[in-house]
Amino acid sequence: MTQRDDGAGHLTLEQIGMRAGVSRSTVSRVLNDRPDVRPEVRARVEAVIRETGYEPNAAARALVSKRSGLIGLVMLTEVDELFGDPYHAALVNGIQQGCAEHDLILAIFPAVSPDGHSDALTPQITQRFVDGVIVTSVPGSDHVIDVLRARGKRMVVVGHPRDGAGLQRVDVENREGSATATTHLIEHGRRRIGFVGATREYPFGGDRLDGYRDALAAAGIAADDSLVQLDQPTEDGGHRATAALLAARPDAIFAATDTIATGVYRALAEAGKRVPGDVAVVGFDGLPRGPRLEPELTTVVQPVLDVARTAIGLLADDDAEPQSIVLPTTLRVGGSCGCDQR
Amino acid sequence: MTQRDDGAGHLTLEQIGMRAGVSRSTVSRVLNDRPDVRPEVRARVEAVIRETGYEPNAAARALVSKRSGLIGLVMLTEVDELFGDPYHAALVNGIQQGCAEHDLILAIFPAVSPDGHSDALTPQITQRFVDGVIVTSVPGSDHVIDVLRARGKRMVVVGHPRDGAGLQRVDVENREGSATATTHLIEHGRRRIGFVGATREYPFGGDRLDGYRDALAAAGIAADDSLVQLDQPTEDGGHRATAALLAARPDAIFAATDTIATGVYRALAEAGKRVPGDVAVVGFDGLPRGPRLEPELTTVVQPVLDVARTAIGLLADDDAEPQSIVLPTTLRVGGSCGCDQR
DNA sequence: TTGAAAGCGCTAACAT
DNA sequence: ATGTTAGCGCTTTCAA
Repeated sequence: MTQRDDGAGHLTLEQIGMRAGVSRSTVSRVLNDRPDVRPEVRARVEAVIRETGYEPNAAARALVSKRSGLIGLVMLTEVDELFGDPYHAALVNGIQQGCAEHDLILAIFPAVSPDGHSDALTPQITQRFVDGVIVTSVPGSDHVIDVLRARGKRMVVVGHPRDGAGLQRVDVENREGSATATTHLIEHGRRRIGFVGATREYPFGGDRLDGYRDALAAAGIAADDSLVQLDQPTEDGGHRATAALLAARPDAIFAATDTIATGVYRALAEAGKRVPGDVAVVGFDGLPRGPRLEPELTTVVQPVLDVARTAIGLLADDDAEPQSIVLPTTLRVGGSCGCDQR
Repeated sequence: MTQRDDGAGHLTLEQIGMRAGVSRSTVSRVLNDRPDVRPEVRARVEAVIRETGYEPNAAARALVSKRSGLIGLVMLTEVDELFGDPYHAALVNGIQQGCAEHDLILAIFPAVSPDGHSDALTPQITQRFVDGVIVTSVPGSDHVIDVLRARGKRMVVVGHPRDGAGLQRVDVENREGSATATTHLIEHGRRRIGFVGATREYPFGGDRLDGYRDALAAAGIAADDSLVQLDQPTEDGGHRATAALLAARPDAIFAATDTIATGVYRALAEAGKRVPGDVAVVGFDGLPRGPRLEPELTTVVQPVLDVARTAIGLLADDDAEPQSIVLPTTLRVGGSCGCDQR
């Protein structure tokens, strides 16, 4: 009723100024919450703005101020995979929180087209409009990261890219967390500890395997390659890998992700092995929407929300130096590691 | 190696022009594929662009041309729900295809903040930068749609908003499809056909219930309210609703979504009912990443990809009139309706 | 075919 | 405290 659509041609600062009997600059000051405006004038201008439903032209604003207030999340995952992945769900949640804290707006750019064709457009996408981008380190992301870095794009990488030189980077203690998990199993008296992990193209894969090996070495347990199985970090991958692993007669398994652990559970059940009686299991991730297993999975919890918010903080900080911020993980004990039955 | 990062201060058209020995206008023409540039000059300019890695300033471009090439998808769903929902996964896929066809870029705006606080920011988000937005009609979207409509924002609504006046809208034949599904059950000789649907706040809920009733009426079967159960459109919702429905002794169930059907299956199994022997089941959606059931679910397939691409087409067409485009559904026969055993 | 010039709507000195 | 002015980097007439 009040909301008169003023037809074509959006309003400009100048016109708002006219109606309020002030200059364009004053309106701009009001708009940007500058202190140097008489309260009375401010009120008058605000009234006009409200009545007219005026909204500033973002392009003009961005042109002169060199900031758009938009943060881009470049999603280098097939949309189909992306949806349903609890890691990205949590990450997006955290990024949104961070954006809210810094008065930024999040735009997610699906950068892999449905026909699987890759990132050719990505630079175009991200070069435009957004003040900065967050890129998650996933298989195939290295090239995109290189391109964006070469172009000097403001960027924070989440995870562990191949080449982190000169990059703002946020990650979690994958290696340390994995060592903790493995050590935990060792402390329960397990000696034949299997590792079910992701193949090499997954950036976290190597780190988590390294942590596992660190722990074995620290305990003086000889590494046994037949106890290490790599596959896709999916339930099916975990299932396959575990099936292959069983020949090596593990008395415990460290699964590199909780999703993998789901497959581990299934394979163990099929083999008639009980958790944790026959085989203790520890996972990694501890995500809010992650799988719920029975017995409850003991897992290394990574602070995804903090990762996301830290990343936004870095992006929002104009003079943040290139740096790697690595956040600690914590072990969450469930029933799968054998703690319950000491 | 070649990619010299020219340090601070991005290049401008003017500077490219200097280096190529032409004016800014000519560079602009090259950039925009105007025909009136001598091939030789064009080549020279393109070379400079390539060498320098120049990319035009999108804000400046948008300011003068009044188009950004960005399409916004306003996601009024909690991020956590969004991820994992096969409907939105398919929709985003289709939208991306459509964007690619029209040389547009998709940006997804999660408009519900993690703390559940609603859409206050949405107008701000969508008013800025994007040439147009797609809004899916979900619980709570009506207000956002109203606001955007009042502001004259270019928008296409997917689904069935409360008030579609003056809107570009794309939907599927929910009512007709539901009638088809129900009729199919009737043709199999079923008479006590239950409806397990979504509560009223879900825009498709009413339509699918109406279709179910249409079919019963057309067959001269009296409506029986004890055969209608509404709940959340989730597996658990379907499970609850079916449990409640069983007292009415249905010999068939039309589930308003495939996800609901998953819960229907579970409840039937728990009650010792066999599908389709004791109770035939038909679902609705037929999404690529939808649930896989055993026996395979007979379901009404909605063409989500076409919906999405149609929506983008509408958005890209500058002089499209307000209209509702309603796409047909098709029945995909599986083993759950009883066709197999004639 | 090309260049010069105007101007998109805004912010930010600089005056007043 | 407010107005005037000069651009931001681009597209687009309009001349040449």
